[in-house]
Amino acid sequence: MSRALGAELGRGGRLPRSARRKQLLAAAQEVFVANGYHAAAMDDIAERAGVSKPVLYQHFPGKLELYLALLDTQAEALGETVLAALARTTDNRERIHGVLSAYFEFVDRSDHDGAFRLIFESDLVNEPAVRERVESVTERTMLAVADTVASDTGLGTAEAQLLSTALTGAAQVAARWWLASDRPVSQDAAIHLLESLLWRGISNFPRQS
Amino acid sequence: MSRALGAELGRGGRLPRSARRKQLLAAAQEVFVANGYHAAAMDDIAERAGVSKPVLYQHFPGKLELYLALLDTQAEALGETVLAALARTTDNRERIHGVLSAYFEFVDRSDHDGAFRLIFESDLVNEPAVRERVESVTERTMLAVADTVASDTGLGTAEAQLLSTALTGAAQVAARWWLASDRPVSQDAAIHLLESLLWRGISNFPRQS
DNA sequence: TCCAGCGTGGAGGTCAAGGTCGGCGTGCTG
DNA sequence: CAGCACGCCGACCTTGACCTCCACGCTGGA
Repeated sequence: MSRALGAELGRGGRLPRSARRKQLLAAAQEVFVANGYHAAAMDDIAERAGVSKPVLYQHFPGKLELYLALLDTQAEALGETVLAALARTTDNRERIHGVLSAYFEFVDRSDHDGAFRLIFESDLVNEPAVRERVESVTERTMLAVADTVASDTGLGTAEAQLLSTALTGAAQVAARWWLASDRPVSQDAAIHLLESLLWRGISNFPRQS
Repeated sequence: MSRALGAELGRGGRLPRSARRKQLLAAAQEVFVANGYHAAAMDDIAERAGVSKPVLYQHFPGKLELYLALLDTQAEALGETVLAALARTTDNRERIHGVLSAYFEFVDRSDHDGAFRLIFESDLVNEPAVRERVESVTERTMLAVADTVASDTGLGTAEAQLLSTALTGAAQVAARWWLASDRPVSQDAAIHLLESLLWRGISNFPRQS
């Protein structure tokens, strides 16, 4: 059961530094996703990669930095995907569709590597560096959505941000539930349903005084 | 700065067993909320309560059980509040209002004791007992909402559950964001805005084939 | 007033996990 | 063919946090 990634290399396989680093990151992500940060042992990660602990520490100064490297990559990926979906069109219904697709595809892709758990189910939110990363990506996407909401509805900043938080929160929670429930409907159907819900909710939002 | 709760008792204050237990639970909740599970030390909890560690272990067999006792109480409270809001009326818009109020008031009350963090920001989700509690309360509320959604829209079970997850997820995420952002609008205004959003989304949801 | 008993407290054991040091195998050079 | 440098592994050390043992002091009755 051990060293699934390093098996084909044998224990003595010599790798270029960058390739070794990527392999260590992949192994670490598997262990962090499966066990969470605290229950993940550096020994497990090293064994999973088919190397020994000292080499791990030759690539990363510590456990936290290793985790942050993964979190940075994945948060960046999610943020870019959502931002791109918003920028791809000016049709707001299409934007909702795109954002929902972004969340679902990120979560679904993560079914292979579980990346979304690093962001949305991290057990290291007390660490300021981690909290800062997670809040950064959620806030960036929320603000982008809030811009659209504000110009679409004429609501004030705080009101638009509240609704944007609700919209993105709905997408995120629903996508995670959908995956955790073993995709009870197809991804297209799920996105379509949520798109109807959210679009009916936000389009022609009642103007306020 | 220490022993804030036990100060008026002095160090040697003798308490009836049930009162001592309640005091220990309150001290533990403060420490768990402030630091998370892992960073919370039993020494801190004991000191916060103005007692010493052995008495803590005379009331609770271990750190996990102490945490679970708090989590059970708070999850039960949240679940009952939401369920009650659903049962209080048959008007679905009123129901949405009630559920939103339930989340906001739970989170807002939690501003004093931070209980919602135990449920929604726990750093112990890997522990099966904790995960089971958290999923239990979210699923109970989701299923209750899904019943209403299903009978209101005629959607299938999976579809209704997906929408219910989105609705409750929106409420939960929005309420937490509202609190974390220092209540940028009044609670009534926030609830009213979200009520409009969700009600427009779910009412007269397009019937499917 | 004296004594017995029990709850309390400080000091310590244990253990797990993050973070390093002496052998070893490999490939190159004189 | 022999010696040497270099990168990797097994074994260990330390820290920190959960969880208990010996002395003290307060309560309540004769």
